[in-house]
Formats: sequence, C-alpha cells, structure tokens
Amino acid sequence: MKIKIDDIDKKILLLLQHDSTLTYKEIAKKINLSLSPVHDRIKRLEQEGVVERYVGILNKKMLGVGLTVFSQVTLIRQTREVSQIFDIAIKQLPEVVECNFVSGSFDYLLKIIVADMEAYHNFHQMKLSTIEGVSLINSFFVMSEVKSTTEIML
Amino acid sequence: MKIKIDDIDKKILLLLQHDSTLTYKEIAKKINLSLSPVHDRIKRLEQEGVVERYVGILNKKMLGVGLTVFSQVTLIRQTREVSQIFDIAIKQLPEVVECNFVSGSFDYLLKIIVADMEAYHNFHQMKLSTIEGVSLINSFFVMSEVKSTTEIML
DNA sequence: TCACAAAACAGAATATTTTTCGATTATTCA
DNA sequence: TGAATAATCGAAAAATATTCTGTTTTGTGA
Repeated sequence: MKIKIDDIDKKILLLLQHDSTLTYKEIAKKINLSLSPVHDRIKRLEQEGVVERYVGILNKKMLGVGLTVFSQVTLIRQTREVSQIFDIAIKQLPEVVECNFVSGSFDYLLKIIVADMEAYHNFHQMKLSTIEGVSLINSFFVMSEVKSTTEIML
Repeated sequence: MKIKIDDIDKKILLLLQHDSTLTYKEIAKKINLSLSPVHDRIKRLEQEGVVERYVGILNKKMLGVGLTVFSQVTLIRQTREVSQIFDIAIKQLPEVVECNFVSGSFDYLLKIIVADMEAYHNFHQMKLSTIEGVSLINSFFVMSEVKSTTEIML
C-alpha cells in the first residue's frame, strides 16, 4: 500500500498539491531538473495513484454556500450491517463533504456544507435523520473558518 | 461578496471541481458550447476568485501519513486577543489541515493529519498544547475514512 | 416594435505546453 | 570491474491554451 518516494518526488508532490497549474517547465526550474524526468516522475506518480486527482477549489462564500456544520452521529448498533447502510447513504449525499468513522463517544463525524440554516434544517430532517440506524445527531455550527487546506505534510 | 453565476458557469464549476485536467475542448463538448465562451468564462471565474486555486490531491496511505485526528480545543477565554494568538499559531502548523471556530461546548474543531500515533503524541505535546491560551484538548481518532471530497454542492 | 449597446459566441491564427523519442549519463548489483 | 538497469537530457512532434477578428444574441429604453 505504501510506496517509496524519493526527495525529488517529494518536492514535486509538495508543489503539485499547492498549485497544479504549474507547468512542467516551471517545476523543472524550481527543482533544478530538466523537463523529461519531471514529466516522467509526475506521470509515474499519477499512474501509481500517489496523485489521486486534480481539482479546482471553489470559493464557498461567493457561491452562496455559507454554512458549514459538523455533526456527530451515533448509530443504534455498531454492527457491520448498520454501518454499511450508513456508509452507502452518506456517499450519496452531496451536502456531506467528509465522513469519518471515529473512536470515542460517538460513531461518525460528518462535515456538511449547505447554503444556510434553512437548508441545513431540511438536510437534517429529510436526509440525515432518515437514514436507517441513525440514533443520535449532535451538531456544531462553524462561525469562522480559520484554516482549510488540502495540503498534507510530507 | 456573493457573485451571480448562471447555469453555464455552474456546469463549468461542477466539472472543474471534480476534475481540473479537463481541457477546454472537453468542457466545451460536455456543455455544448464552443471553445471561446468556455475559455472566457473560466478565465473570468478564476479572475473573480470563484475558482480559488487548482490543486493535486494526494493519497495519504501511499505516502505513509496514515493517522487523522479530530481535536476539540477549548481556550481559557473567548477574547479576541486569545483567539488571535491561537489562529496565527494554527495556520503555521502543517499537521493541521482544517481549523474551524464553532458554536457549542468547545471553541475550535481541528482536523490533524500525521504519520502515526507517535507523531500525533509529539504534535499534541510539543505543538498544540503549548499554544498560549489553550485550556482543553479532546481528541477523536479516525478509524476509517468513509468519504472525503472537495466538491461542494451548487 | 425598433434601434442601440453590451455581452456572448464562433472560428482561425499564434503561442505555449505536453508528449514522445533516441541518445547519454548515472546507479545498482553480481 | 563490468554488465544491466534506471534516470536524465535535448529536441522534435503533437496537443492544448491563448489571442484575435468578426458575428450573433441578448437586454434596454424610447
């Protein structure tokens, strides 16, 4: 599952996860290499799946999706069957941008992005709470986003 | 702050936030338009800041950063001064990929990505708990990532 | 409804970037 | 050391992005 990455790969990955519009030429210059190895390495990293995908990051406020909510969800039972139903349902909800199964006093922590409180209310009542097996939902509303990045430390 | 977006813009944004390697030609074909308007619209959306940036998404497991932790942080006081110190400190920590100021029984919810438990222990003791004003830290460990996307609903 | 202005659009040119390819250099391992 | 493999380089070819010119559509006010 884990793959060996050398220092040059690491430099390339750090650049790409920060700004994927960099051209091969620009990357080559930044890491003091010629075009070919940069090209070959990036293609290899994409091929191997180290780079999963390239995406555009949008400005939520400008698009009028202004409310982020974290919801702690507890299921009636922690059986594989109940979890599986929940997992499948969550993946289909576009409002849910992150869903993690966690240790501790609840089962799942969800990150939900919606337009406003009305939209969240509707989501909560019509979609989240109607998923089979959901027992408890405890929500926290984001008042201010301090930091948000897709860049992981290498 | 909010900007008006028509249906064509919306289609383009949905495509770009899913896969930014699509060429203008491919996008043009998908939304039944010629190259020029697609080009002009994308450049406008970038210019306006609706598209904030383009990034590569990396595979955490392959890179050996296998532990995700959510930490609820409470400060000694909720004054502007204490918050400001915390905000600045958090922005400088590469382990913290998300930080939100939330309503409820604690002040901040952090998402932290590290290599393993040892790395988290070190981060907790050396970095997070040493930030001035931090009073309580309550951590939840991710056992399984069910969903993770950067795509927001439009 | 008409005239006008502004915006959106199409197609062709030019410039830039990506991709491919053969040759050279470095590295690894017996 | 020597052979085999991998990595790198430079240049040409292909694909894409960008720019430009002209046309069509849309919206507005008289």
